[in-house]
Amino acid sequence: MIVGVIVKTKHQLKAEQTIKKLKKAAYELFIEKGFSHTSIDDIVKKAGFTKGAFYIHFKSKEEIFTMIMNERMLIQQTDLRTIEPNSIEQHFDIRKIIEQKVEYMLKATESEHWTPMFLEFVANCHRLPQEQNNPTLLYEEWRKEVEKHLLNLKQKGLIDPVLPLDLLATTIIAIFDGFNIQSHIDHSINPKRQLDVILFLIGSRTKPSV
Amino acid sequence: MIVGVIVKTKHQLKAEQTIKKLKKAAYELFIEKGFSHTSIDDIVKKAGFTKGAFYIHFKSKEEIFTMIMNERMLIQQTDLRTIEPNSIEQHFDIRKIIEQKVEYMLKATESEHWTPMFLEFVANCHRLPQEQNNPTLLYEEWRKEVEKHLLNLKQKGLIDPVLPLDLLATTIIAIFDGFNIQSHIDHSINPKRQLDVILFLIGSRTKPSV
Amino acid sequence: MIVGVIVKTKHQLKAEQTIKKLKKAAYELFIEKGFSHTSIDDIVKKAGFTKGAFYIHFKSKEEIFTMIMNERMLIQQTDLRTIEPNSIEQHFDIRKIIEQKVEYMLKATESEHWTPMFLEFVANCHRLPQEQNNPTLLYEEWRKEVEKHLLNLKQKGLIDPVLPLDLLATTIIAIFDGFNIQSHIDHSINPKRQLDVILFLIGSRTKPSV
Amino acid sequence: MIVGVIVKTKHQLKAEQTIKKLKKAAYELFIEKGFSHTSIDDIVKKAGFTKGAFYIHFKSKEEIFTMIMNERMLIQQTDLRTIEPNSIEQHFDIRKIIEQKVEYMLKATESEHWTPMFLEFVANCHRLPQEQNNPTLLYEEWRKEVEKHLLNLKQKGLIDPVLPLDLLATTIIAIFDGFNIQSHIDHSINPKRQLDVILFLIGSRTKPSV
DNA sequence: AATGAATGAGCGTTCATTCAT
DNA sequence: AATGAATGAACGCTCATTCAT
Repeated sequence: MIVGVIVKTKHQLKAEQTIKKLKKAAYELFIEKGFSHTSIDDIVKKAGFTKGAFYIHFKSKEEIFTMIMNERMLIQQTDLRTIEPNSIEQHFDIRKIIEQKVEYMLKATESEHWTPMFLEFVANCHRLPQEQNNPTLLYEEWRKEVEKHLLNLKQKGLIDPVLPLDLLATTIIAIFDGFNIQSHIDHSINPKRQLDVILFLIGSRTKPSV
Repeated sequence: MIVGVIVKTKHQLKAEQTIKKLKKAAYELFIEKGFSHTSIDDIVKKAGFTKGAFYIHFKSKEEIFTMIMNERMLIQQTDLRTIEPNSIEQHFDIRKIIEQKVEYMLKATESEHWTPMFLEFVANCHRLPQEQNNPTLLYEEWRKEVEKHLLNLKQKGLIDPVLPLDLLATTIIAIFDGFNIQSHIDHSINPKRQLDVILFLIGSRTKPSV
Repeated sequence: MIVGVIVKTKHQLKAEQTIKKLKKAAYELFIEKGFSHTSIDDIVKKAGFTKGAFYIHFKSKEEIFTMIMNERMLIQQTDLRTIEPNSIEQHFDIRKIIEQKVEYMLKATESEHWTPMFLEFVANCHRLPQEQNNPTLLYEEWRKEVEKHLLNLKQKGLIDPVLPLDLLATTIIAIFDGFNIQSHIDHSINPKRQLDVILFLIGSRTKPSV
Repeated sequence: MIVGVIVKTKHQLKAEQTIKKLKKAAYELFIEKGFSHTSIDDIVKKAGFTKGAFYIHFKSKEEIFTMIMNERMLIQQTDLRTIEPNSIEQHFDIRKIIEQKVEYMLKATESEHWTPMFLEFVANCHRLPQEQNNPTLLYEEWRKEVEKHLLNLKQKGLIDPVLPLDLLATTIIAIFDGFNIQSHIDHSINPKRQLDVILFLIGSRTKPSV
């Protein structure tokens, strides 16, 4: 029955809309007040629903947190992948492409005050429900992605790293997270400077800018 | 008047003992369950007191958290400073001294499951009371200390860094924090490998071990 | 949609029932133990609910106190207004109608041990939340009501007051409150005697009864 | 032994000083925050002592409240008694002397924000410890005093009251308390207008001022 | 006489979660 | 799918009072 299907789809669409709105509200509140200082009431009020609606779509406050974080991290990874040299000129400027990627990540992090929420997530992730797509897997994928990328650049002769590529991948991500922590605590720290470190580590022969 | 002094001291001693016990209990619980999942009741029960006693010595849960974290971080900094070459042989083995320092930090971090508590602290530090000795100052001091140390080694001709020393100091700390995050999320990550990265960055000519 | 309306109404009815029960319990406890000696726990236990239910319907203990007091005072004012001469005989017996009004108020005050709660309310009213219908307005209305009533009686030639009517209204209410205080402190004081004072003040020529 | 006596007296003097300071601090805080919102800690901190000192001199918070209130009310009564015609001119101006007495009371009441504390006292007095000098006796004495005074004036032919003197005394005090309540709630009420009412009640032939 | 650490019961309030509607 | 009243356990914190010093 087509009518039935349409009705069902309408319901589904409505549900998806609700889920989306709840996630948006939760994300903004977690950013603003932190996860543990945000209540379900805060979330549903901001999203324009009531508590019951929340529990239809999510098992717990922890679940929506995990979902939001995994999705965001996935988006970041995907976005990062799309930053590719798309013209002949860029092909040979390894510096520029690394810079673009780092700057994308910094923008995503800074502009949304992502750091405290991310740290709260990492601090609690061993207590959070993680049926799938858990942070362990996400980080592993991330590292593999970076490593693959480095291998690609190395094979093209664009970089000449001294350290093993897997260690390099881990280190690059560590530097990124570590600079985030420091610039979150001390606003005088300029996270853009990590670019020079990374370029040095991968053996790009471009001169440091500062 | 001796009598007066003794009375005062006895009260003080008792108070100090209580504060110490409360801090110890709080520290262990923050490690075990995290700050936000630990209640004052948990703390005082573990320490063998009642709630009232807690509020004689601390203004709030946040205050004891800040105090504990600042003290621990200060201790770590002090301990780190004491790891010095104490024989002629070590004098020339820069690798060994860096290794000792990194390993001390790793031990302090791992053996006590420090990372989640530390991340929760950083995630919330902008909402925490920090009259003095706040994390901004602690991190700044830490960076200056590392930078001073690097300068010392450089002047002795033991290291030959390419990057500016202040950036190097920031980076070394970032790598440490970043490896902590990763090995906290993914236990297959071996944080000792950061040693090779650091040695490479500072321009020690010793070969990487792995 | 009838179904929607019914659902909404059922929820509303339940809520109204709960609010009513909570207010009743609170009122009785404030009478019995005083406002500051009554806890939310006392109230909800007496009403047969849990604390959470209380905070769904009231913002704070102060709010329910303010609401209860304002409602009661409003009821008293309304009741008082309904005491009117309803037969030809009463029309000319000004004494009787004043007596009825005073006695209604005395009964409302005495039989419910209203005085201590009322005094606690007045003592704290400058610290209480009073978005609307606050005691200032209630007293003002009350005075105006009494004044209007006196004017009516004067125009009918039933009373012949020497003092200005606004001062008289204020004074009558003051006497009522003042006698309440005294008879609350000293049970040998008979508040009914205020009737003679009032009759004298308004210039009714009936002889005092005592 | 004279020395012993001196030592004892010194202790006593010190104790009296402490009691005085504690009462002063308590009085000011009860005025400022109300009795139930003032803690022993507040009192001893303001007086410059510690909790222990409080419990040496007072049994409970209620006790110091009762003591303070009884003392104040006694002082007011005594002060009131001292306002007497002291020259021939005043002897015949009954209006002036009543005015002085009422104004003294109004000043004592208004200038110290006495009303809320007084009402809180009356509201709770049946729950307060009142070994002696309790408010019942104080009010009774007060009424007798006023009555005696009225009798004196009447015998001198200065006043010509219609109502019985005991009722008049009760009424005058009731008017005073009642005006206090009203002007506490509604600052637009001018308590000085009670003077005209009292003068009218006692049968002074001076014209009302307003 | 005074200190001040400690008690312990209690308080107002919050909140994740449930469920009848 | 969504409502929202209700639960019930906790929570951070206060405070009158006690007592060893």
